[in-house]
Amino acid sequence: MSDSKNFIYEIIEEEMKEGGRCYGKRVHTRFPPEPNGYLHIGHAKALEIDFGAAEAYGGLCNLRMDDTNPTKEDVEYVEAIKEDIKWLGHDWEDRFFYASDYFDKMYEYAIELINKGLAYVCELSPEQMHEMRGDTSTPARSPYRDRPIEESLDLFQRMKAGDFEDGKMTLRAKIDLTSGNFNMRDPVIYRINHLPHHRTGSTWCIYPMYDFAHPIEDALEGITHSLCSLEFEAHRPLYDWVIDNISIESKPRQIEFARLGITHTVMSKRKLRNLVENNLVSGWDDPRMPTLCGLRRRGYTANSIRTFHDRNGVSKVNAVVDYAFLEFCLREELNSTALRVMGVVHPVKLVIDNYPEGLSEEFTVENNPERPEDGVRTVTFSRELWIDQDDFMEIPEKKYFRLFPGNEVRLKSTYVIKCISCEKDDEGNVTLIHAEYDKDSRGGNTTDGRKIKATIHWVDANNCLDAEVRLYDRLFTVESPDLADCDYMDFLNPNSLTIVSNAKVEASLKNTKPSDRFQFLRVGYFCADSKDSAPDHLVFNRAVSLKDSYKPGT
RNA sequence: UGGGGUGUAGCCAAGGGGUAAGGCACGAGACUUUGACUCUCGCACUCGUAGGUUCAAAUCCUGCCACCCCAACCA
Repeated sequence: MSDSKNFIYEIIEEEMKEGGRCYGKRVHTRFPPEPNGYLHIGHAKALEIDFGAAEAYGGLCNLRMDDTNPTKEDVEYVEAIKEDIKWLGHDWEDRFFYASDYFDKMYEYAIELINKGLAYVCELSPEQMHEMRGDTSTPARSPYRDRPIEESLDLFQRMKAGDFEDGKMTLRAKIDLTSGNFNMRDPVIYRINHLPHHRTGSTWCIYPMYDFAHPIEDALEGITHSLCSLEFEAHRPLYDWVIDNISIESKPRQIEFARLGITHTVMSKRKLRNLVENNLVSGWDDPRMPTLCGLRRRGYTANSIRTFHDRNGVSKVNAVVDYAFLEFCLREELNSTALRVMGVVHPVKLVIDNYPEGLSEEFTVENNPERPEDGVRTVTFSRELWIDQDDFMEIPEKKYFRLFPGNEVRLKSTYVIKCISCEKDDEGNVTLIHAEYDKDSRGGNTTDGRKIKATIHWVDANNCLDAEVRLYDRLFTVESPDLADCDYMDFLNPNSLTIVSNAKVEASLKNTKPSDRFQFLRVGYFCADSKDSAPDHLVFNRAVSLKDSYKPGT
């Protein structure tokens, strides 16, 4: 990686210098999810930036649930969000907060604004307010704008007391009815909502709007840098207005960065929820989902997701990163950490005709050639084996150098075998492959020095385990299902999940525990499913396949 | 339309007056008891575009174009 800093870090460093806004202070950020859905890999970018900035400068990062709208939020998400963040390895220590912790203070600040003549109670209905918002050439209006302070004070207190129905009144900031930035045209800062709140119950029936609440939350917590995504850029003047007009000493600064997208998937909560509710996926944690729980179940490591974001960098360009890059980050980590095992996903029987019937030999195989300290294991070998259908071609294509009649290959760590013939069923499917082994090649090397180009994996048909293997592909067939004019659902990949129920894996996998990860030699990285895998029914999810430079027929 | 942003390779992304880093993807080759990994080489005569300033411009200036966000009593 280059040693250049992203633009946010540059700003932070500049402000920490002598004479800077934050000179002598400790960098303090926050991650403020709304508890209304599951975290996805896009959130992980914000997590990386928020917690990352704190870590990089010896600062702190708070976790804060932004629960200012009881209509949308629910406790069920709070624990899931915390779990995902912990899994990624971020630590908020004892600084876990809720926006609702500050409802009392926010109310007081609202009163302060009214008293200063900077806020007023407006009785316009949503429809009327919309009509009177004005357009680019005409200013907004409200007949209640100049109502006496005492009247607003009284009305606001009665709003809080529950005297009015939802939608009857709002508290508005008195800013600028002519601003080209409509966020400044007397924005609503409090609305009435009689729905019970997941934490404060029915204590409140008025709730602060994000634009009013967020700067206060930040200031109250002593946040120095409030990092958020690009769509809040136009809200920054309002953020600053709130900070400047209430009696609070802390002056956080909001800095915006671009969110992250990934090809072949969708990221909005609405679209993701749609997939779940229409049973197009098995749930929020379906291994095809870009949610953190989905990626985790798929077999992604926390580290690979972090690395992915670190290497993508931070900018203000709306980025859609190639899914292949995420896969690369996973492969890179698992290549050095995952134990190798042999698993045959699409089995076909191979018989070594000249191998003694009833004989069983043991061989040792390295667990990970990238990491010798992981040692070796023992596998058994006998006359009948399972090999992958892909490793045999009755009539080989050009440049195919695996098994075909007359050709020799090495069975990983054991013997060199030569294909003699094959048997087929009525439909032409290969049902059995006949081969002979070179008994002098024990371990895999020939005695006469002839080169064996291919090494294939196998499992002992007399000593192996059945397994279910779930092969995943991208959820959508196009790079940007989001951008298309058509319905993104039209691009759902009908083959995003292939279930193989008759896979064969080596006996050493007997004690596999849920979430264990392996490299199935020459095939890919697999993760025992955290929900469905059991000792008597192994289920492996393919997290990502191995790269394959073989191009059929070329 | 008004306001706010952004344009460097197929995708990310450095570089902010001195002659285009790096990664992914892709292609070629070496090595290989994983067609993996690793290694080598290749991959922008040019930075949205048109002008201008300068000995020198991706970098400074001006105009234009394209795309994204906002115009909720959502966050």
